[in-house]
Amino acid sequence: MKQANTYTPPTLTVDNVIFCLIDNVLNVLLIRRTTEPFQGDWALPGGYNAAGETTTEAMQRILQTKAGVKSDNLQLVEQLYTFDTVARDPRGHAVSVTYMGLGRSVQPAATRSTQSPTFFPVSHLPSLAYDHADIIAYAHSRLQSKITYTNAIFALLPQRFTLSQLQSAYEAVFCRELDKRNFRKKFLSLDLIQETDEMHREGAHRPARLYTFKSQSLQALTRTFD
Amino acid sequence: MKQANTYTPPTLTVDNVIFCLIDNVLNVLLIRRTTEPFQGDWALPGGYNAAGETTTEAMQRILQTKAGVKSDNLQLVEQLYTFDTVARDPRGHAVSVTYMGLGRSVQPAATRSTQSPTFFPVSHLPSLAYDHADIIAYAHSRLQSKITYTNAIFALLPQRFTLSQLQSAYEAVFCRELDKRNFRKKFLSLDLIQETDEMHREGAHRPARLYTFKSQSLQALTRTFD
DNA sequence: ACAAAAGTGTTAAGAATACACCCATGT
DNA sequence: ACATGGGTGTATTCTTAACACTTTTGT
Repeated sequence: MKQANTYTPPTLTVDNVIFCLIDNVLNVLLIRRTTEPFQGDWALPGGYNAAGETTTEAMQRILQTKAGVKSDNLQLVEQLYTFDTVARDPRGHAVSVTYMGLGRSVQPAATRSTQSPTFFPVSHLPSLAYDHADIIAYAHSRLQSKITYTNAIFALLPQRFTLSQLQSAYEAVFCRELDKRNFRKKFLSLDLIQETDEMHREGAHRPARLYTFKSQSLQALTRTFD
Repeated sequence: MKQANTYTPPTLTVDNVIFCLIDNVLNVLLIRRTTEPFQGDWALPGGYNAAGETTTEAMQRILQTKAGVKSDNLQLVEQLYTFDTVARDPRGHAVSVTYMGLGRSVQPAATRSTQSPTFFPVSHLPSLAYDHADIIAYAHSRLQSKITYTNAIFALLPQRFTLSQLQSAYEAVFCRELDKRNFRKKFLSLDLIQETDEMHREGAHRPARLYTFKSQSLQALTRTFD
């Protein structure tokens, strides 16, 4: 553990993948880079992590500053992976700790420091700076696993939601369709949600029962979903 | 992304959790610290990661230097998690990227630089430096998941093994017993292993058929195990 | 002959899949 | 009355779980 006095650590950065459902489509938050490298390209909201600041603190600060997103708008945050190939930043070796954040209706607020924060459907991303396309792919795949063995989907849904919304959230993340009757039977049997006595009325059709999650904290499922 | 010229990154370290089965017991590799802090305590083999070196390279260098373990003795290596609480190192903020390595029969070779590399049963660990007990607990839990949805167990077993050895490897990682007939039926149905025409003879009892894994690379299972 | 681990099958309960029609509402 | 999404059940197949005895070997 002796540290030569020549020791120089790499730059440490934090990059954030913020997911959110918009019109039943899975979206990810991007900003437009205002400086080189990759000036003008879209990128994940990320930034430097200085000594004395935890990566979680850096994540919150960066989201607020660059995207105008408050971290209490994220229902679930999870560290993903640390990307560290030497060539990923043309300016020099930068190690990036990545986080995934899930929100219901994240409203990026434009401020003086924000950089055009915009949600893009995961299936139609623009070309991205650095290795951010890889990071998003990794996050998406982690999210798919996460909703199969935990109740993580709660973080993408409003407090009260219909079974159709729930199914459609699963379909948006999985990128495939599910059978309505089997979905309902299985999900109800997992004992994660409760009926409310409210109904959702919208459009010229039968109103839908609203449900809530019994717990808004991450819990493992007794059986894996899907 | 403007970087104030006052930017100082935290120290970056890599810590490694090396698992190995010894007499059907899950063991983890520790070294004895020779310097402060935590001098004399047991710790994971870890060390500094300088700019220009990937964390994987740092892992290999550190394992070789501090524990005399060559990385080709590890059948599977996976990044785990990045631990970054400011207080985890009393000398100052150090962010640690952690790796899990699985080996068959890792023989730590003592060299001038090694620090008493020793395997300890996961269920009987000595008191540990830093937050290394947390890191091992995290790694163990990840390993348990990993063997339920992938063929990762291959990395802990010799090339040829008996079904009893295989079952006992699962039991060692899960810390619980499995039913012999159900285990064999299920595992054989996963189509991961092949009979060889060799038998393992040992002791005063019926010889056991030896099997091999069809693939020595990580693969997802069609159904989750257990 | 005995001790020790290897090997083997059946039954019952639970879970997954496939699949089509009626219901309640707004216009 | 019609268009729209909400809501519901059954039969079949597959998977899991519980459970005990015979086989082959070395001493």
